[in-house]
Amino acid sequence: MTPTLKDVALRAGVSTSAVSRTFTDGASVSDKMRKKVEKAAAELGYSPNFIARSLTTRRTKLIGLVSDNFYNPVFLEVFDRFTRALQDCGLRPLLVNLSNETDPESSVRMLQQYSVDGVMVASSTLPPEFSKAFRDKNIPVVNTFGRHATSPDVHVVGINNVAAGRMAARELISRGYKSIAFLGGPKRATSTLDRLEGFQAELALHPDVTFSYSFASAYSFHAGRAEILRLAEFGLAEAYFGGDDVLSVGILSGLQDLGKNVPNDVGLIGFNNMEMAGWENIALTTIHQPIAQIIASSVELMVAMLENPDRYPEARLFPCHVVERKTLRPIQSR
Amino acid sequence: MTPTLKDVALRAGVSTSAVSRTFTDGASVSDKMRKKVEKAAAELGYSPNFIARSLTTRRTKLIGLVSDNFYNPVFLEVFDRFTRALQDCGLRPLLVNLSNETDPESSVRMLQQYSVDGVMVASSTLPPEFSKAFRDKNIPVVNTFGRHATSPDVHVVGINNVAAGRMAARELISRGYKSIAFLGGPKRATSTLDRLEGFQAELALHPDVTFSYSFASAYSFHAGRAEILRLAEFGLAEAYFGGDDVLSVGILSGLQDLGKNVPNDVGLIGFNNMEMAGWENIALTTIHQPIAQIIASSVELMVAMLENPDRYPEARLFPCHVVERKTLRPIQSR
DNA sequence: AAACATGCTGCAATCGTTTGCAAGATTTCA
DNA sequence: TGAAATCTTGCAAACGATTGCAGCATGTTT
Repeated sequence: MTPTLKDVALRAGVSTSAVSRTFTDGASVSDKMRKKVEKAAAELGYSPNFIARSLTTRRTKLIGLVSDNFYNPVFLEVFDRFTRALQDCGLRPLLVNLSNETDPESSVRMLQQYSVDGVMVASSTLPPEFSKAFRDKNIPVVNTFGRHATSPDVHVVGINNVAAGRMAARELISRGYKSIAFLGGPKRATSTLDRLEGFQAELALHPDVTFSYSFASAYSFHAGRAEILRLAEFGLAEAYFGGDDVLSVGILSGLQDLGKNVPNDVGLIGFNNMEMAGWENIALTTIHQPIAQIIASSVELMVAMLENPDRYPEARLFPCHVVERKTLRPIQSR
Repeated sequence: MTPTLKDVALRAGVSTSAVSRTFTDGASVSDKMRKKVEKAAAELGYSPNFIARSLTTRRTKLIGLVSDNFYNPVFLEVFDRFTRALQDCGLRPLLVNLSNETDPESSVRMLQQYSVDGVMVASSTLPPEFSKAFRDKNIPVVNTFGRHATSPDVHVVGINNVAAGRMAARELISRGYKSIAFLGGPKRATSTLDRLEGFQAELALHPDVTFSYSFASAYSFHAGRAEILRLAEFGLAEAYFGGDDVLSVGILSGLQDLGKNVPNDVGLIGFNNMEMAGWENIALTTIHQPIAQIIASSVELMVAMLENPDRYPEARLFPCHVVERKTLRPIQSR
């Protein structure tokens, strides 16, 4: 059906090697030959079959892109940037949805069966062992949004969640709130735990502020809303650090229904700076996670590893910063 | 590095064919042989290489998933459902981001070079010619969210946008609004044009209501907000049909800033029923597009085509329905 | 003009599988 | 028990490309 190398060779009256060489750059072919082959190829509408080529070159240019988080708005940006960046390097993302029921084990085998050149694990909730499984099979892997501390044998690029937690605490304190709480995502997420650790550590430096914490059942609007409503029955804190932005918008919504004035009765700071946080009718003050840099760096690291698979594992951490909107009262000059 | 068929054959002391056959279902192998091979395979940690296999079977089980819309919240659901559904059929999505600059032409060649078994075009804005390009190369294609009228030679599954427009108009009229406007997405999107057509046609049946329309510069929050603010300088209509939900939330935000009471001063109905429309602090009345069904049907159609590529093209259209929230006043009993 | 380096080209083996064919092994049935 | 039917198995040729090697033209140097 579609023309092959042989067809082109036949029509151009040359060997298949000659055709192959005009389509692989860096190969030595004379101008005359190249012209002849290109003409025949154009007439036939030929272009090389990557799959067949990969058999000998041992490079498919396929990159597994696995994620277990398809419902957080920031992942729109994540997918967009990943696919663009990969495409720009001539790589192609093979998307894997690691939802609840699909077992990780089978994903790594599948990716291996497709001979992917590497895999990007985009998740802050997948355990480090998952990424390691690739490493063990000699497949280059980078864990984007991963936790850096526990997995020294795999590349991770993301943020320092402990530092981010401290940043949130410092921010809340600077606004003069005296009773401060952490309302995190599900307890099993290491990102949540790390942020809590930093948050708590910073707060410990201020004996005059009281601290409490709880966890929502998921990183979702309704989980956040339900949790703040539940908390209200026992009395609210003066300010909250929400586990992420969608959780925080849920908290915000609950607070509004409770008749609270945000930020004067209750302050709120989110995390991620998803697009909707900037919508004027939400206006959530939040901590920005530099997604663009994280992803650019991730694929940069990946291409580096494709050239040198034995690269010593490193952690690339980017600083966050708070973006001020309307859910925190002004800084208090003491 | 990773074991091959030959390694297994050697270790089991049988021919490569035998090994191959125990890994392709429907092939004839004795129990004894199967046992022997499976043992050797397990010891070596062997699993067949899909890429090499595809060379002879002519099936990669790779499906191109191309989209040009990575920033609309409904696409979170779209990607999740597509990847899940494809995975469940043993197919693997090769994601293609057709953003502004990347030219469509090269995408179809690339997908062809990877020998994809089929392509799903998930977009309401890509021109029908794009999908046709695959058809022309004998690659099965289904255009999800496509327009059905103009492309009879390609499978499309989605909704009837003209009917959806009528539905919006009927809804607004039933609430007693007398001055009604359409505030669409960018004019070049056929989905917008179709909805406008239906909307306008239905309104034409009611000479007592006045009609006007305009277009935002994009399907985005800020475009919607900017447009309603601009419109306000000339006087607003009583009710608006927003091009989609994120546009509508922008309109809603603008209306709130203008001091308008929604739904009493101004009514608003959106389109899509994205997740955020249901958030209590937004509560946008909108028209639900049955994404789950559309996608399930799309991949169902795709697998049918993989079995019979000459399937006669069809359009699969699903009905929408309005989901009532808080941006439209109650039905007026006249 | 001889000697040598350099650039192109084709042959044939290879990458990891599948599969048609024929032969050998086993079962079925009378 | 023997012939016919049915299963299994291995051989070898694909699938669509790349690439080391050797040979043949060139071009350069002396």
